Amino acid sequence: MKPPNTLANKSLADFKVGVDNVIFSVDTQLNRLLVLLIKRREEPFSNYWSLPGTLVRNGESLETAAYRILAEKISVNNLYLEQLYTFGSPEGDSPAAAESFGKRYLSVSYFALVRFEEAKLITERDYNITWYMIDKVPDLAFNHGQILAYGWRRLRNKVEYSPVAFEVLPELFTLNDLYQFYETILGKNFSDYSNFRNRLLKLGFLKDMGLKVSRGAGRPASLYRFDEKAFAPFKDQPLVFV
Amino acid sequence: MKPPNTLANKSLADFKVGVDNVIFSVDTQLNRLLVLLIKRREEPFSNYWSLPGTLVRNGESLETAAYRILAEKISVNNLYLEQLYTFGSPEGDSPAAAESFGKRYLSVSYFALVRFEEAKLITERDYNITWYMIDKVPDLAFNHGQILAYGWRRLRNKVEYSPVAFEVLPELFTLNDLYQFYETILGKNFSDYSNFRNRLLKLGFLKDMGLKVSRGAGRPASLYRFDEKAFAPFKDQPLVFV
DNA sequence: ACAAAAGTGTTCACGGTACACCCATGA
DNA sequence: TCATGGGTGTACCGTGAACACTTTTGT
Repeated sequence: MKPPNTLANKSLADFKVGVDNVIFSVDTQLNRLLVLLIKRREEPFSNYWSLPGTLVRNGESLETAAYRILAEKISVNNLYLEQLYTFGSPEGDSPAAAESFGKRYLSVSYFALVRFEEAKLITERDYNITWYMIDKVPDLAFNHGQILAYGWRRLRNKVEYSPVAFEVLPELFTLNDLYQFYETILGKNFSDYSNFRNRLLKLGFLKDMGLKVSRGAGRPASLYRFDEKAFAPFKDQPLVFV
Repeated sequence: MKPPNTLANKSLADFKVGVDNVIFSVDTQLNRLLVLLIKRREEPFSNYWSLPGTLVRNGESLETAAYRILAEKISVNNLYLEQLYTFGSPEGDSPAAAESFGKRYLSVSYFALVRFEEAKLITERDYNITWYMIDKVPDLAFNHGQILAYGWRRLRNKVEYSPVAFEVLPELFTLNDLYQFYETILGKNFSDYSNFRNRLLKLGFLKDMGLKVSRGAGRPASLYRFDEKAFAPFKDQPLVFV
């Protein structure tokens, strides 16, 4: 990043910076991977669905803006958030770009995973807001389809070698809960269930709490907790899960 | 990315956008991993070393700006380039930020790998420019130390599961060249040499050209070519190399 | 003939895969 | 007592790690 060069400044572009979030959640009951979409009520792309986004305000960092979007749309306590990618074609993709001469828009996208069960949607006037099943998402406004695809890929990768799952699962969970979680993100039969069990238990960062929970018929399941300290050696090591 | 909302625009931040490049190259002769640094001659951080960067101009995309930096500093034909991360703390990290009231700077960083042998440095008036050995890099201007660390991590990851090496190695290379390349990036003894050979050859995307090259004493080595088509099945598959 | 570098082969142990099987509970 | 889901055990195969060995050149 260079300091302003007063001589050459004339040709430099001025930007407004937008932040767009790809917010995922996993409905473990119905085995559904969901993404949060908002129906636009303004031109351009009026009546199209879009990713929740905002423009960055004075005194606000990118990440703060990303959290603000979240807070404005849903209320959650448990979440994971990271930066995805920055899109910035010259003279934006929107027809409105022409009228705002010399103003460019740049979009920094973030990827978030939230706990579905506790996420309450905040409905605003003029906005429709919904969890969309990932495989039912329609054409989106702007380049949001591209961003979503990118975020989805990142989610799948992330889940394989990082313990994001535990940021979003309840404190105590059964091994089956965990398996379901991976299954809905990575697809059915991503791994044999019993091998999944054995591998994870052998790694030793899942602590058996000695509690049982019974869900309808069948033998009751043990509840486990994720032990952050015991996981430490597996940081930066590929393919821990799956 | 939202369209301009004329009512609320007052509180929105205006940005200049900088692009900073982490440009790596591998000196296979001396087994050195190098990064391109530039000595600043202006405040702030005058006389500090920094990553090559620029501010984005009107009508220029982020990626174009990244390529422009490269073209201004070195001349290369073979390179790999991808976006790294976007930094954008409010009211920048530089002392100069205060004087430019209301202007914010945002830095989009790119990561590049170029072929060392063909990269010619373009010396400019007022600038010192050098290839620095990665483990000898001094404190850098702004947050460039952080960006470099980030880029270095990305380089190591990238190299393990993607064929970037072949973007930067000569058309024809020996298996030892390839091994050296990985060794200087991932560290000595990242793998047993003969196992490295066997694994890569078994995968079948290295074609033996039937040519031999002799380098001083010892048995002459076969020259290989990277076969892009034969590599296709290994796309999106983790840990092909190493 | 010897050193140096390229290339081949062999052994061993571990870990993933695919199953079959046992256990505890509700209905 | 049967169905349902939880949990354990085992046999096999592939593959990676370690290392010894052979081949071809320069000097």
